[in-house]
Amino acid sequence: MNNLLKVNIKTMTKHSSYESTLSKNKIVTRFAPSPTGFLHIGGARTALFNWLLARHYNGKFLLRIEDTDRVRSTQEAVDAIFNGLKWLGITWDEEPVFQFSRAKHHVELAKKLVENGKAYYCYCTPEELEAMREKAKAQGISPKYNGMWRERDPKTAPADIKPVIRLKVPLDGETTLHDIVQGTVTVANSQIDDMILVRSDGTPTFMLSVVVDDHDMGVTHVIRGDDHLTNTFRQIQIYNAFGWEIPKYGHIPLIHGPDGAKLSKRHGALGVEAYRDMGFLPEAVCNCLLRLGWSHGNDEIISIEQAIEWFTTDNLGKSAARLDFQKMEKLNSYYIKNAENERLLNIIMETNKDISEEKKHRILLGMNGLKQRAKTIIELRNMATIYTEDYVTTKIDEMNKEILKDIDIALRILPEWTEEAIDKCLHTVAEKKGLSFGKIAQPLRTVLSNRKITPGIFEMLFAFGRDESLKRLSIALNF
RNA sequence: GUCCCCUUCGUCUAGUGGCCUAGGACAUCGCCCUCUCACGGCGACAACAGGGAUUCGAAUUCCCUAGGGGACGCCA
Repeated sequence: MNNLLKVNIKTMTKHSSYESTLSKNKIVTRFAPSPTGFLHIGGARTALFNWLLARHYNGKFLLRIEDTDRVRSTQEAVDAIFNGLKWLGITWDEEPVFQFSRAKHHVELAKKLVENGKAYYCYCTPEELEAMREKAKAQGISPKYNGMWRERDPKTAPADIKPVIRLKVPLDGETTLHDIVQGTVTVANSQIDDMILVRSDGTPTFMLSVVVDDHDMGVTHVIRGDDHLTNTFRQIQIYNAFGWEIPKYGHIPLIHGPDGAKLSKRHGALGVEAYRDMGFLPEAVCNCLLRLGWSHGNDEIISIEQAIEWFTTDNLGKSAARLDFQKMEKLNSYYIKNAENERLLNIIMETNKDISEEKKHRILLGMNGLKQRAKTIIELRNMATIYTEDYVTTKIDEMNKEILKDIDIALRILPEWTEEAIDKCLHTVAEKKGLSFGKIAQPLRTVLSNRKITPGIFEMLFAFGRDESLKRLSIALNF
């Protein structure tokens, strides 16, 4: 399959060698969302795959906003898409194309098709079409437009009805798609109806606009969801009508929810910003998405750099996958563990802007211990409150007080305040008292943090610093 | 209803006719490490949807069945 791809690139180069050097040798992919909602996880994966393919082959990754549905398209959604992609680290080349701005051009081309006899005006009303579909279903045949205006003289058209433009799809024969992912798929042309290219209000349909834009943008490879597979057969008819070269298609399976059904809002069809808010790092989301339907042997942890190096369409899977939050959390905890402390601090601070510099510093000093224990940024943030919350002490019994007194003395005269030194010091205290380390660690933990579960006590003492640590000890001893 | 696609441990997957008594990861369970909680280490459990065919040999090729999914808009 990889070879196939390479051969095709060569072929394309041969054909387009007279064209600008820009497009020479280059794969051009695109991501073309409609701005009617957030960038959901499935779309993000589609974007990721197209982006990876372009970056792997040193090609171009373009962004096109399919905003031809004027009612449902919103600026908020456009922003959500841009921001979501940016957050994931998916960068696009060239200015994004807004499809609606090209509508006039799309319609002009459709009219040319009518002139060439490749398309025609249809005067059916939506009601008539509905009746047609009902009838077809009742007869057990494919519910499609019956082509009644295909050869009919437009002069017989009702004057009060504004027509649509429909494509004249071949009535017999078949259309074969050599899909990068699905392999060879063949559909009888009789299954494909004369789709509408231009609506009665004079606006182009998705089907037309996609084809024209992909062609004009020089798109060579389209990776998209499985749900577009049947659309592809229709779009191929449009390419053929124009006489244009058809791009390579790869239809990746859809992502399903934990129950195996279509992904819904309830279980994960959220915007990528929702994953950010749930405390996921973008590289963890990317890694998880990447492994959903793509693999590289037994590799699980794959950096973006490795992904770019390894990504080809060879290893794309054909079956639908479910989103596994636990696996995503595991991946996330890995990336948190390996993230820079300063970066983690900055992420935590995004929602805690009023924290003092001193406390921030404490968090930073304690970050190594904190990040070891967090599966999400939210957990990390919660754990970090150990270093920011106001100190509260509780009563301790006399036996533990004795232990803490010795600790206090030992720490007070400790020459250097490092985790190693503290470690040694506390172990010495335990030895002298003939106690297991746990016996001294637990009361100390309580006194320092008033919690049962914390990072290691050396880390905590180090992060709090000598002054604060001793202060807490003395408060507890005098309580 | 019509057309199309998919089917390996609970989940994500490796596997392209012999290397498979099917490998890895997450989850689960056990042990080790250990100052709590985690991390980490070691181990266990666990799958080729079913049936035919081709072949010396099939998870891998072909056919059928079953199950799942998708598409059938003047939405994208």
